[in-house]
Amino acid sequence: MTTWTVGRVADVFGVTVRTLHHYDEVGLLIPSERSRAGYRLYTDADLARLQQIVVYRRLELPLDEIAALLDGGEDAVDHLRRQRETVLTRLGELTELVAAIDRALEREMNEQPATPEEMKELFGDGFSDEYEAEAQERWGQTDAWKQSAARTKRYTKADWEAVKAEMESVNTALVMAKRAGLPPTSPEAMDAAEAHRRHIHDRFYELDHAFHRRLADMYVADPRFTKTYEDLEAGLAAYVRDAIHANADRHGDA
Amino acid sequence: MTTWTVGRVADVFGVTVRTLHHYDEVGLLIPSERSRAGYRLYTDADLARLQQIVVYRRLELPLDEIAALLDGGEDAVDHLRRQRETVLTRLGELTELVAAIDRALEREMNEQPATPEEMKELFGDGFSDEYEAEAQERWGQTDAWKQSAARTKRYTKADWEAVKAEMESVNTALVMAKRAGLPPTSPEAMDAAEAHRRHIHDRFYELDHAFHRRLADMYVADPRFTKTYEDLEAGLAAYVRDAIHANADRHGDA
DNA sequence: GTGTCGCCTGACGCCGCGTGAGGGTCAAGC
DNA sequence: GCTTGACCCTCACGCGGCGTCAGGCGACAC
Repeated sequence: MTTWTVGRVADVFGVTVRTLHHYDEVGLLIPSERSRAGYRLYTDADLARLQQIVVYRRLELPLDEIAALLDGGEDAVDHLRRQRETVLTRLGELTELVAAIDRALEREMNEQPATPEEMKELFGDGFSDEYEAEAQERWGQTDAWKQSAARTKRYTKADWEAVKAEMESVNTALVMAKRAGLPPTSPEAMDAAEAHRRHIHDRFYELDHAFHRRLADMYVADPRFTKTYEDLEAGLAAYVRDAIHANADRHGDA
Repeated sequence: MTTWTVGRVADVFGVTVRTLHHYDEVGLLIPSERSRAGYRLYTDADLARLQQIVVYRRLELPLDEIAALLDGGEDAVDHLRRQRETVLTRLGELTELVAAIDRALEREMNEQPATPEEMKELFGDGFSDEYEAEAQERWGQTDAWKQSAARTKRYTKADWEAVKAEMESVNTALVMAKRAGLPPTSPEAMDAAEAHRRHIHDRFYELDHAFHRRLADMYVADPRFTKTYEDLEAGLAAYVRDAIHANADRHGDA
């Protein structure tokens, strides 16, 4: 039977010597033998155990749980099932993470607002002169801003009142759906979300379902925006976001 | 202007008071004001910054890098791209791991109960004599998923044929729906999506609609998966994802 | 003999907080 | 005006999973 020293084991398994020392210290993997000089000597059985440890570590299981799994003498199927559960959970988290990164990337690349003021400026009640210069500076190059600016420039006071009334009726529909206890996936909530989209689409700039999703995420991500909805009704921001996503799903739009 | 105390901020943002103290200590988020009694007072601007921090933290960026991003105005896009790569790599690894576990599980279920040999095969006692040289050479310099590939090569193909046939019929249904110009929200597409789910559910592991959605997202996010579908038909990956979401919607599953 | 590895055992450091201890502050109710 | 209880403060230690020295011994080639 061959035995292996720390360095070789470390190389083969892609861990560091320190890690092996650590596993020895905490009793997770104690090499079966030692040379006369005190060198750790790993047998094949030790390596098989290490292999399992490495697999579990890749799932980011804490070391003591790994020890429990390996020493507990469990049924192999149970063992596998539990392992699979763990991996799937992690997989879900990572998928979420990718989505989050993508959203962040889109924001960055579109040079979308870093600050809440800008968001409020574009979509909110604002549109006051003092903000306009600054906002245009940062938003000037985006299509959405150009369209919005082009259209709203010609709005009369009456138009603005109509816009405001529309916005309020959309919001009311959302609040009512939520208060009625309807889920964001309900037709009522989705219809309200669709009305929300059409309102922006008609009044400000072209807005498809995909971009609507991004707005929805911002409603929750941006505190100022969140506040707007939360002031209307607690929990409304998240509700609106979910309803918008559900509505976009319904329209088969990525 | 309103200001907020630690506790309220913590509640709203879903972090702990200690975390805010920590961010203050390390200079990541120093509240703009203090009350006479020394209470931390967070302004709206502070909250906006915290919001960004929270987002970046979900991407598991270390605090100093977050600080650099927020303060330095460094290239956030590059940063995010790299982050995305990392996560995708890990996603691929875990996906491969799940596949390996599923294969092992299937063998366990369809054939005999667990024997030490089978465990050995899953986790790879790759250090048995005949295999040793080759394995060492490979394992020494390649990453974990190639290890896995090397080992799964030894799995019997007998079990796979039935599964493969099913899988093909599911895929065929999806391709046909798409070629027929039916939207992902059509009954045909959704039925095919449901068949897809049931196939995995019956053959591999329990799979509800919610998790099916996550798989669907992965089909688009993970290039290896995407390729599988794109090879069958251009645009199929996104189509499948949308069909799966539509199907999950139909089943009222969040 | 003498390099140059690789191995050993401490022991401290790092990150991102959790978790007290010990004590001040604030608003409400009596 | 005094108590109560929720909230806030500042230390300061702990943890997981190692990384990273430091100081010294063992193995092997020349």
